[in-house]
Amino acid sequence: MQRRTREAAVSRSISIADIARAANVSHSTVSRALRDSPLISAEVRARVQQIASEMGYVPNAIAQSLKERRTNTIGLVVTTIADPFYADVTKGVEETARPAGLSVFLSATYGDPMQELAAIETFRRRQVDGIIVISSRIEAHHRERLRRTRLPIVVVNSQASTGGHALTSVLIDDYAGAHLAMRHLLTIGHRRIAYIGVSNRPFSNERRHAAYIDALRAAGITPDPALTVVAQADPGPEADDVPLGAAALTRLLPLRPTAVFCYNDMLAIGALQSARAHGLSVPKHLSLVGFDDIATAQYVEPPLTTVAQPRLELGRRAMQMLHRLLAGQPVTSAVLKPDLTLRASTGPPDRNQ
Amino acid sequence: MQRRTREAAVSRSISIADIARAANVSHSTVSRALRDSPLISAEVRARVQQIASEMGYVPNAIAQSLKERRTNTIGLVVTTIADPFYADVTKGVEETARPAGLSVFLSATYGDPMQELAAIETFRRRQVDGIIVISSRIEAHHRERLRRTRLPIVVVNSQASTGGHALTSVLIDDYAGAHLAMRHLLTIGHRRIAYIGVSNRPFSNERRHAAYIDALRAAGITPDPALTVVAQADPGPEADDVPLGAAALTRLLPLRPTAVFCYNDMLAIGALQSARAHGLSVPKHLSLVGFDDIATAQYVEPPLTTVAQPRLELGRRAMQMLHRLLAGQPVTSAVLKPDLTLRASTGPPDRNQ
DNA sequence: GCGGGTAATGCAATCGTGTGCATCAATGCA
DNA sequence: TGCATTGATGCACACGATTGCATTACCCGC
Repeated sequence: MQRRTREAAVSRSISIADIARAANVSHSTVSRALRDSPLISAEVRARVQQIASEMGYVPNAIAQSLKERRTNTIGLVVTTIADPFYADVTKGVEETARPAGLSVFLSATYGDPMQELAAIETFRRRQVDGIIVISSRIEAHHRERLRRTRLPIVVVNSQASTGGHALTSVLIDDYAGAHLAMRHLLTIGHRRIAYIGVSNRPFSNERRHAAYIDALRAAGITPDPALTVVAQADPGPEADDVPLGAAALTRLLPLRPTAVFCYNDMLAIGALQSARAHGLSVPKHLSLVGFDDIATAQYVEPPLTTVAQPRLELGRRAMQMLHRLLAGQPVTSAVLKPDLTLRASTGPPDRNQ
Repeated sequence: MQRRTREAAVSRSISIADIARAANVSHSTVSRALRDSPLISAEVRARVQQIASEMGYVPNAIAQSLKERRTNTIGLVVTTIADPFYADVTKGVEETARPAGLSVFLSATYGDPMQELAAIETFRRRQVDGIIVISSRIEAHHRERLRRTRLPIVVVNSQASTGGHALTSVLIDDYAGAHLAMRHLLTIGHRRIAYIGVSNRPFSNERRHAAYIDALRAAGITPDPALTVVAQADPGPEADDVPLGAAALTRLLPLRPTAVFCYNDMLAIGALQSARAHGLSVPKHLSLVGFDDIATAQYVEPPLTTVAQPRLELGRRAMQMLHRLLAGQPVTSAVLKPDLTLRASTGPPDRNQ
């Protein structure tokens, strides 16, 4: 195949060498001219830039990365992009990365720790400068392996049972958020409050449940273990919490709670459907509080009172922290405070019950 | 700074040269051994692979890409990842790309054609093998520029007023979907049907509206132009169609339609809220049909009858088509058929009206 | 007129892999 | 024993860009 060498391959995109030939200078001069090096005379610089533009030159970021040993690229690992929560965090990451000249690799893992490690391995091969992992399921022993890779990593809302230690992390304050929800329910008069949790996000579930227990105790109420239902979710997709919430509420109804605090909005929406199916009116017969404040929460009937997570902010902060790590600056983990969004799914308990 | 050169820099990750030194062979031998070349003797191959594994070798994909002139990387351009529609298509793309060894760059453009072109330019610099653009806003004259880059591009649901010509595309059949919705409304007895459209997705809006008009005419009904309201949306975010839908319905109510076909579910949800605010019961006083079948559609009250787009399938197909383009195989554009999902927001018109 | 300084450019190495070609040793065959 | 063949390995270049250092030409001052 002599053709390949003679005819400059199949028409590959032009390089500084091509420009150098056209301008009758060395490729070093072209490189310097394009980078506005003061070493190059004004005329030559202008001429080279002119020619480069005419030839439609596009710098090859791969070659630059190889030389600079920096790709200006980060990897983002999410459970699934189809979940609006992760989508919003992803948006926060992406919109912060882009202006900084960083491109984002996206990889989904569907809650499987092995796939998560595989995704990180792929990113490492691709020489990303850093990695952000949302709701990591990687446990402590693998953590150690990660730290040894020396790749800057920021974890968001880690779900490892050990919490976000050892790695830089940005977390939502699950305990404080749950406390807000419970204080609200207690303040408007509820005393028989149930909790619907979920099994496949162990860390934040534990924190929210702990706040639930503590808030009850602080109000002088002895928690009834029967009022806590932790839905057994598949370790995988976590696609649909709604039916889990519906089933959980069905189990709870015979115990006559006047309010339910749900681990998240999807469970709350499921509970809402179940309540309606059982002929109960929300909030008249039953108050419901969710967690996350996903967009759907405001569109269901009645609109959901919920603990709002600053999802975009989680993503932005994670990206900012990673950016500082890349610059070699010191970074401390952050904990963000959630807010309570009051809507129409909560009200005083029914006096006639 | 002699240290840098003497002490092998700051501890950079190990390369085939390091393995070569440890195994007392040349780096070519290492390269061949790791790639299972038949040129290498069995013992040497085993020894090299053993040492590589012990030293924790990770191949440098950047260097490979430079050499192979192929990055096994694609760029995905979306309007905004926070919209569940784009998130689902993205999921389809990602889950199809990963098993094929392709990594996905993600970039959001917020509906700005200039940002879209900038994103594509960045991807070109990064030498992606191909690009998928969802709901492109790039018009014909820029299209031509794109085609000349010779970069394989697949567009999904292009919104250019000229349609998806000239580039490989996968489109939803907007006309057929809208026709399904209209046939349903006409069949159950509606004759005074309104249309709520949107201005910033001109192509699909035009197709859906055309089907609306044609279906009316086919039923012997002369379309009343006053019953068509096209909400003027910002060219930018397209974040919230809900208030647009609410406002549009408020304008339509004095004209007494018995049913409204909405360009998408978000507009329909806004219309639903507005109807409720005006004391109208859905579907008793007003039937509503949306388009997309986003997750929220099934959780509002009443659940929304809507035209379901195969969102994941759109993403998967786009990725499969790009894959074939990369392999140099011939590819023809595809048009996917939507389905009608019947729920509770539609019913026969109110006799007493 | 010559040495020294400065401005502008080219040479060559480098980043980490992949591979055509040359080299070398061992073996087989005459 | 000598030569051809085969198998295994190393050398060197390529991919495209950046950059330290050498080189060249020019100008200035003594």
